[in-house]
Amino acid sequence: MLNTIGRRRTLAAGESLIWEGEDSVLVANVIDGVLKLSTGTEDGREQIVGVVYPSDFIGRPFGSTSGHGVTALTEAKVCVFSRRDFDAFAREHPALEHKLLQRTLGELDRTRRWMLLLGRKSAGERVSSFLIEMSERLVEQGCEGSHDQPLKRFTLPFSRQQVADVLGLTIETVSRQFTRLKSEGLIDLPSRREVEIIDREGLIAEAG
Amino acid sequence: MLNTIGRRRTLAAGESLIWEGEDSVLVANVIDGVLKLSTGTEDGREQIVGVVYPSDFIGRPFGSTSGHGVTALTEAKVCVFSRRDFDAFAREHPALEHKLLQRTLGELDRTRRWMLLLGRKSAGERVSSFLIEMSERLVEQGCEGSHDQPLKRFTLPFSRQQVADVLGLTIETVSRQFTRLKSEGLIDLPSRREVEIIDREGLIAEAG
DNA sequence: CGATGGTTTGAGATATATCAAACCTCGTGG
DNA sequence: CCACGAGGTTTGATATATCTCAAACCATCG
Repeated sequence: MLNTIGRRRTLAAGESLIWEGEDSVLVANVIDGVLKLSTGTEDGREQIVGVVYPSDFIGRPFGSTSGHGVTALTEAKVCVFSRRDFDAFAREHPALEHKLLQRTLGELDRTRRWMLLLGRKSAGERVSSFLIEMSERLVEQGCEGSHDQPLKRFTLPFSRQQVADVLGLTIETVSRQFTRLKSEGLIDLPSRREVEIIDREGLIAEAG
Repeated sequence: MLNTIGRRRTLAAGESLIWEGEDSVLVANVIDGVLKLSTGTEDGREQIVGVVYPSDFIGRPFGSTSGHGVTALTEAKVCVFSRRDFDAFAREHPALEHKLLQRTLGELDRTRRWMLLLGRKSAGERVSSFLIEMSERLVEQGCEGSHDQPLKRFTLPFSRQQVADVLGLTIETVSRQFTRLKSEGLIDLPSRREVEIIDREGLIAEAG
């Protein structure tokens, strides 16, 4: 079993599992929590290039170095494998590779959709798109009863700065868009990290 | 052999092979030429989300619809497979899936690097990064003699508008950056589509 | 309560977009 | 051979969204 070569590990919020540029020595599966994948320029600008949730795969199997760091946004539990062990195991288990391929293809699709946002959308469209996506991806996988309904209300696993780093904006611009969307009655902000979507249709329209 | 289910096809420059949003009925391998992958918003803004070269894979195997269109930039030759046939074939040939997985992982890495450019880089940095990347990827795969040296001089497979659509800029901004880089002696522009890199070091420095 | 870190708000600067015109390049047909 | 036209490109002037810098604000925790 794959479990025999894996090792569970808990990460505190803010703790990194993999650093940008280091050679890929481990891969992992997310059990619980939310993690970010991020790169940056030499002069300190940062861009979050992906966000992973429970059941998602982390790391770069089959050679090469990791082009982005992986850091926990919330407390997180992961199942870690040495890359060498994992590679060997995967090669002998086509079903695993098939599943990994499917996930990777899906992730590539999602990433490409995000490029449209980064390249062509306005700040208002970006923030609205972001909130819609969050409401869809933060659904608890645990209880199968709630059948993938997007959430009306949720807690962001991001600080404002991190939202800015996802969207390629500054923290001030993000903040202003949040308050604008609130003042226009599309959302409510009960606290810093909580969001309630009041008018989903309207928000989708704003998302462009 | 895979060839028995594939069919060769030639595309004229500008011709599309797959349209955004249609369900994925075919996949293909690029034999020759350069193709773009692109998405757009309803109101006509476009973003090129990927560029593929000979030996690259096109399309979305294993279900789902295609999130982006695929269009030839130059005259192109591809080897097309019906997705159903390909899926079935792939499932029975783990080596093929393994190779496809490797390519997909590589493509995901590249795409994420591009997100940093779209989210955080200035116009000058974007254009410089673009020229460096082009000089590296346009190396002819044919002759193994020229061992992956980046090109000093090459012909862009893009119009200025398409460069803008890759970089998330307007055509005017792209044009101004080209002329600036030329006037600063980093590049030369012998003709509309041709670029010569005069000062590669300097250009890399500009790329951020 | 006062410090601390994150967030919001404000005023102003600036990079890039927008709108518009001039400019090439190249193929066509007189 | 030259005039013409059409597409793409460059250049110019101006507008504007977003960034930058700075201050006020607010929760949280000792």
